[in-house]
Amino acid sequence: MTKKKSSAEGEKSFASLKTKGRKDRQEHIINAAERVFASKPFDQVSIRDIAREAGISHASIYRYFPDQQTLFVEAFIRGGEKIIRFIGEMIEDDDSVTIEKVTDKFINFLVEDDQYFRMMTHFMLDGSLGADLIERLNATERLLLDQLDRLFVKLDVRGDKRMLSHAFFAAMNGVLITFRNYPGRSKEDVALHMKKVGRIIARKFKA
Amino acid sequence: MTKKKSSAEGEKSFASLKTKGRKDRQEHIINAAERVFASKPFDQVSIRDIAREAGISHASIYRYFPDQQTLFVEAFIRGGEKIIRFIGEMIEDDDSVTIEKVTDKFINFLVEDDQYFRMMTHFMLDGSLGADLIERLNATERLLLDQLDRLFVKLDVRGDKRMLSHAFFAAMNGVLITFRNYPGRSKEDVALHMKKVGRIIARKFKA
DNA sequence: TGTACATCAGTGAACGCGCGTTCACTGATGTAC
DNA sequence: TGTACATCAGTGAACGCGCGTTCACTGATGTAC
Repeated sequence: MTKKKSSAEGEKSFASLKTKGRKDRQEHIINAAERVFASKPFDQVSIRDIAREAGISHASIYRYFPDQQTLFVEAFIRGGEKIIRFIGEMIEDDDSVTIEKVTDKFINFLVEDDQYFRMMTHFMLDGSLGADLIERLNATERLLLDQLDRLFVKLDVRGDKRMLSHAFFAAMNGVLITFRNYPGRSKEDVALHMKKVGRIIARKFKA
Repeated sequence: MTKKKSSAEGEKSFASLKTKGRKDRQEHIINAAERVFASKPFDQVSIRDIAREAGISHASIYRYFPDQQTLFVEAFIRGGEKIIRFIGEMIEDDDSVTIEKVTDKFINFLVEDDQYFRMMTHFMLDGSLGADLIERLNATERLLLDQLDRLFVKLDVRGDKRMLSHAFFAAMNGVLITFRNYPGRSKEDVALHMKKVGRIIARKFKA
């Protein structure tokens, strides 16, 4: 609990951005939001938290985002893009890539930066999103599925590639959510169990 | 929006239970809670809602449950027991049971009575539960896994049965959560897609 | 059978809290002449 | 270069709300003699 100022580390101060564009200041707020989401459960994050982290008044948030939901979705999409880039690079760069490797990395990523997974599941469960926000979220999901398609093509797995991607993505999400609160285990043990179960499923997706 | 009284349908009035045991009145409240959870998203359900549905003052709830969390967990466990009974009977009664059949029924059940799935994922994500409540939830989960173990034994699938159950259960949960908010689809279309993806995974779990 | 007392389910009102959002205002910056 | 004006980011205070929980009280029922 170090008396705010945490925004100073690695992030330019809000005031110094005044001369820069509106987009930059929006980005500054989204970055602050990402940090807050990393620090506490999704439904405990408030506009006031994010404003504090960004070093501005909570009223100012509304100069940049029409409402809370829009800001939250925007922050999540940043995370989604990270995952997509991450998976994409793995598929592209590693010529000996396997489904097991992707599974391991995918689980690792979402266990480490677990706020993205919490946000994702939140939005998947939330029925109150406006159609435009749902569409934004789904566009991101489709990009991820595209990457998985490429993996199945590269590995020459038999069957409808898009359906395989759906099935694989869903199964991985299931592993992540099902063993999250495995009682009495350390974070490391939980990750190990997830990877073990993930690998069992991954192997079934081979050729 | 039919001016409450919904508790009258099929449920004895709270007053008439006065002479019966404390357990019955507790059960009456849990039943009311289940009905409320069926009617709106998990995090919009309040103690006041449940009291209204049960036909009592919200203060009375606290004569039967120490706090909100305990009541919520108790209500969910009722649902979990239903699923377990349902799956268990299917495995026992149907001699030509297959993994695809179980998948279909499992998905059907949780799409129809979707409050149980919402509650389950809520608890899986919620990190603030007390150790005793987590243990209650996990005891229920283990009973479900036991049923799946029996399925894999009956079907003589190769491999560690418990791990197969873990993997299968996780994958099904993943299908349910991933396609929940499939945009622009009717509930029926969503269920169809879930079953299609579910079957793709199920087939991979054969022998 | 009648009376005094104890128990305890049930309750309306109130407490204290934190939230999302709005409002009226300040003051810095940019622009026109 | 100086002056008047327009724009707009930023803000503290306030609004209105619903929540979980507690409290002091009522009144019905059961028990002892």
